[in-house]
Amino acid sequence: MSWTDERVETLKRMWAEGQSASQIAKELGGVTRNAVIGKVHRLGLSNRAEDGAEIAAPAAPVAEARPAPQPTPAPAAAPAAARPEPEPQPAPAAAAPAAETMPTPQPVNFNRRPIVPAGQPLPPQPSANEISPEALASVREVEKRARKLTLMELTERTCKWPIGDPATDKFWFCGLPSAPGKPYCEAHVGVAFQPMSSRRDRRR
DNA sequence: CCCTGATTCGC
DNA sequence: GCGAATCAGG
Repeated sequence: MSWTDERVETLKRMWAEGQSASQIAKELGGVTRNAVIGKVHRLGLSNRAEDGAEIAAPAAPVAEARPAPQPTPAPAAAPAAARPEPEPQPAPAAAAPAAETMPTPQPVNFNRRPIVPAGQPLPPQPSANEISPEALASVREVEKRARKLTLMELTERTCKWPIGDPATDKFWFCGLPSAPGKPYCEAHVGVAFQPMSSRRDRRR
């Protein structure tokens, strides 16, 4: 793989957006994060901040569970204006657990009513509660120890199970070590992937 | 251990 | 110019 104009462009864009070298490398493919970092330096754009026009506000990538880069969904009284910004980012809204390609079977969402992620087509719910009480208890237990990661903090090795209500600040991802090759930790894998009929509902 | 970016230096 | 190896750090 070589640094074609196109690839360099992608590199520049992602770097400007605050993406990490490894993320960029993954996106580009065929290069390591070292290669990316090396290129970044050679291009002389290691200083990510600055640059007259900020693009995506990489400012504080982590450390906070702010689920709301909300594009200001039309406030009732106050009309538009005040923000000519083009809003360049598709905004990885916290409501959309789409860190990578993940057909996330939505969690069962015990105590809370409806989870309505901003305009997200909800994947088919795993025909709800056919989950053993033990499993549920286990999950509740685990969720107390959740690392409470933000979307940006998720990696291939962290559990991507969403916890809480995306519409509030009380929302995060489990973040515990995920089962090898799975998107979730052991406990969440247990409730996410149900064997076709896990409940001996002899009633039929 | 997981992850960051920075630097070096043989190719 | 390139990027693996290495370094330094969270």
